[in-house]
Amino acid sequence: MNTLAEENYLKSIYHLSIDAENVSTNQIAASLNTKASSVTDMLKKLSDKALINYTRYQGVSLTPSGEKIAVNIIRKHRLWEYFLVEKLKFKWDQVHDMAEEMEHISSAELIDRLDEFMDYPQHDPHGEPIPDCNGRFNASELTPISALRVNDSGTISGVRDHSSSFLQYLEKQQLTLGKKISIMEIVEFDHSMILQIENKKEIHISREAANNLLIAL
Amino acid sequence: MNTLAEENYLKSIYHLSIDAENVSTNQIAASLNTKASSVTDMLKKLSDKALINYTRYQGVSLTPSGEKIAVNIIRKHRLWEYFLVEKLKFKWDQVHDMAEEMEHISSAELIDRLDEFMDYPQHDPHGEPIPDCNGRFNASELTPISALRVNDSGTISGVRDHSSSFLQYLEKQQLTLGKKISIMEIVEFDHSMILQIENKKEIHISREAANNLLIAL
DNA sequence: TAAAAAATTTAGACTTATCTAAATTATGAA
DNA sequence: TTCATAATTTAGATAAGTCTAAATTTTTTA
Ligand SMILES: [Mn+2]
Ligand SMILES: [Mn+2]
Ligand SMILES: [Mn+2]
Ligand SMILES: [Mn+2]
Repeated sequence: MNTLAEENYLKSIYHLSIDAENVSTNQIAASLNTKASSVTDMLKKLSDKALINYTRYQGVSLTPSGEKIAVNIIRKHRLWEYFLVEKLKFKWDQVHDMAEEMEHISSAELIDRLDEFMDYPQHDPHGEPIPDCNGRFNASELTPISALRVNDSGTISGVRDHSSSFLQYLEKQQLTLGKKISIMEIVEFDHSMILQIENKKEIHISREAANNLLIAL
Repeated sequence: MNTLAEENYLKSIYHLSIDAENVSTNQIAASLNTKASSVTDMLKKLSDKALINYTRYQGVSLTPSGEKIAVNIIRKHRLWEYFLVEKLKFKWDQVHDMAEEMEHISSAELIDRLDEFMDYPQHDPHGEPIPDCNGRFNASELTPISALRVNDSGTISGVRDHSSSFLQYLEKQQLTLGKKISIMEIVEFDHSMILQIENKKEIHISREAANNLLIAL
């Protein structure tokens, strides 16, 4: 149906669309580690296929059919990540790159049966919601820790950065999904934060880390 | 490491090598549904990479490193087929095309954990042996039914043709793996055969079908 | 509001994998 | 052993996806 490159562009545009109405050529180029001129070429092709709305110099958005394809790829990505962690016992920091390959396996029946086999999980190992076979999912209402105030508390429920360096760091600090934390102190100088985990250990995390740790209040 | 096209050529050469020492350009072209000229181009590339032994007009064979890659792809193909049948409850005639895609997922650790998850199966849903993580497997000593004589008997243990039309036909006739059959009669005119399944039902199969049904004596 | 700077697109080239048509080499039947 | 045929390779094109460098458009800044 669509090539691997086309699928990756659609997925990238989808993710970038969360922050902004229209996505720019340079944003896509950065997210796919490619050059702006390559992006322009692909945008023309996707536009011809009616998968994106594109006018020169104005950035792009997904059409309904483009969005449908993107959500389906994300469904596959997250279900395979769940499979790798829950069934094959990989750590949450090991699965993203494998899922980047597996999300392109085309069979819809395969992914629906995988979903059933795992009993319809709602969230992937990084706390992201898994779309159902109709592409529906609850947009998670999570807040970055950096938005909290002293004495606020909540449960760690997601991460924004999926890099294995960040996830391994969280693992080592015991900042894993499901842990309850509260804010003890916010350092004014650099906006770093001191948290208490499950009413026990206190740890100190950078503003950068706090921006990428998501919490349900 | 190697492209998808390269992997498919290596796998094809491996399978064709079972019948003959050297594999011809036309054989490869037929098995991959491509043209002889395309094959020649690829043979040069694989030869440059030292994955095949190739001299113009003389056909090819795999080098040890080419064979290692081919066996690994076959390992992945058969393990994924087993997964699809045993875990996701697909029928044996539905899984081959999906496995053609999945066999190219690159992670070695993924496939080793999948192997462990399924408790190291020895045979795929079509009776083919599954290579272990070192590429070792028992070359199955199966005989096509067409080589049997009247009153011979054995257990159905494999198929040569993996097309879904053949497998669905077998399913309908209850000629599935593990069934015990004996030869009642061989029709001299067209070499078709009358079999008895599990000492009960008698059925009549063509020479063509008999050639593609394998048995352990 | 006119440069300057940044973003984007176009032009032209390259790689991989494929094709058709033509040329070359091998094979086997007379 | 020769020549017709079959098999294989080469030559030249094409499509997808990418790149660099140059041109164009938009945005920002002064
Ligand atoms: Mn991921
Ligand atoms: Mn994830
Ligand atoms: Mn198969
Ligand atoms: Mn098989």
